[in-house]
Amino acid sequence: MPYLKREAENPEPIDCRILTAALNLFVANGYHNVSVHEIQKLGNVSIGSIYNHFGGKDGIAKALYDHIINEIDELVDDVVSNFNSPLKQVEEIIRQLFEHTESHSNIIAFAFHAKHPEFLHEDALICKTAPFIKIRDIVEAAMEQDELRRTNTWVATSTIFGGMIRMIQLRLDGVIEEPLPEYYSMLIDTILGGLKKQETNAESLVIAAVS
Amino acid sequence: MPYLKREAENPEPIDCRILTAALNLFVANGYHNVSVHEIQKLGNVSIGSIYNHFGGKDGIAKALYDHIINEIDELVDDVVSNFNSPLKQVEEIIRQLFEHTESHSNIIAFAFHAKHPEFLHEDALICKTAPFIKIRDIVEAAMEQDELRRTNTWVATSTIFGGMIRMIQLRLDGVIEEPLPEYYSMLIDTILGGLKKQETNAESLVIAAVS
DNA sequence: TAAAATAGAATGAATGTTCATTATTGTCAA
DNA sequence: TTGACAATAATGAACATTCATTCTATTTTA
Repeated sequence: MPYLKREAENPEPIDCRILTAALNLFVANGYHNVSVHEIQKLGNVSIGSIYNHFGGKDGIAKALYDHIINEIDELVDDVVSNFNSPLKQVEEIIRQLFEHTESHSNIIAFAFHAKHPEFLHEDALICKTAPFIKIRDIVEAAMEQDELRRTNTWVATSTIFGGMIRMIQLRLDGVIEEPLPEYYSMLIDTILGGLKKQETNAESLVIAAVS
Repeated sequence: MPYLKREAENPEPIDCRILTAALNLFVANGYHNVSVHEIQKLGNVSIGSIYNHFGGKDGIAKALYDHIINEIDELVDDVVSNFNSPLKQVEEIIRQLFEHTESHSNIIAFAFHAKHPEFLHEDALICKTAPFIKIRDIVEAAMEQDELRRTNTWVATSTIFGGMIRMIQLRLDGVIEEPLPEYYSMLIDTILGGLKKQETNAESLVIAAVS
């Protein structure tokens, strides 16, 4: 029955089917444990199409990487244009990434895969990509505008985003069982506590003591 | 000349040669980009020896993993038996891991490889290993003894050790160019600042203000 | 001299890639 | 609207290579 067959056809374009299948398999099993034939089967496409569209297995990975980094870049840009204070920008980026971890876990899992150089080009380090350079700039701006105590940039960004990344990974690994947004404000207090100026708290105490 | 040949022989036992060669190659290129033949060449051993000692490529990885996790476990035990205060224990563990990152970078790189499940068994998550369970226990003890503000255990450990791990990874990736011990006290202040009780600082300010 | 360890050539299964063939889509003259 | 034709895309069987592993012969050790 050609009619039924036609109706049952997947309307999604081929390249999307390939990327989606590859993303799911890569995240589930790891790049090197996934064969092109598996992607072909899951995506309901032919081997040839994969080579027409992406030139090979590494081409798929490269396209996925670019796509996903771009998505995070847009997220950062969006936050920057909607919040003036660098500190608020940091908080909002973390909030949105926590939400993404729940709603688009595979994208986040692929983005925060720590070992991109093992299957992409040698220095495919996420910290060298546009969005993560922007994030460092935001942290530096926060220090310059005295929203955060001044300290070394690596120390500040590692504390803030290292803590965040760790929680994301624990959540993706199923070690943390509750959705991340539940932990959001707790984490913000903890990672920023050592970076915020103490004056605010201390001053109010001083005022209380003096009066 | 058999004499010269004999003298030139590597005196290190075969299994050590295999593990050392494998560790260096795995860290440099990633498990899946290393062939048994490369390990065999670099270690100056035969294929047969590798299979006699470790049963295969995965056996090497498993042995390495066990060995290295055990080494970190001993480091933690050592710190615990030499320091009474949980807070001091946390600080000392970070200090020693920072030093190890400089002196035994490959061991640290293999240990903190985020994707062990991709080449070991399915739940080879480092956070489920003995030393990292002990580390969580130390953090919880610090909170119970009021050395740290009480908060969720995952939030606390992620902040403390997420920040540390991030710096170690940036250092191993060559992004941070100075030896990590230079950053030690800065990082401690920052990651613990939001977890330490504020009383100490605030109280001294109050005293200063009142007097 | 028996047992254990080492050696490395040979094997075969897995898998990334090619390419000749088929199908689809778009274009334009009749 | 139709039909012819060209260009583009899709297909999948066949290929070539890599690589973990096996196995028998040899050497070393006890």
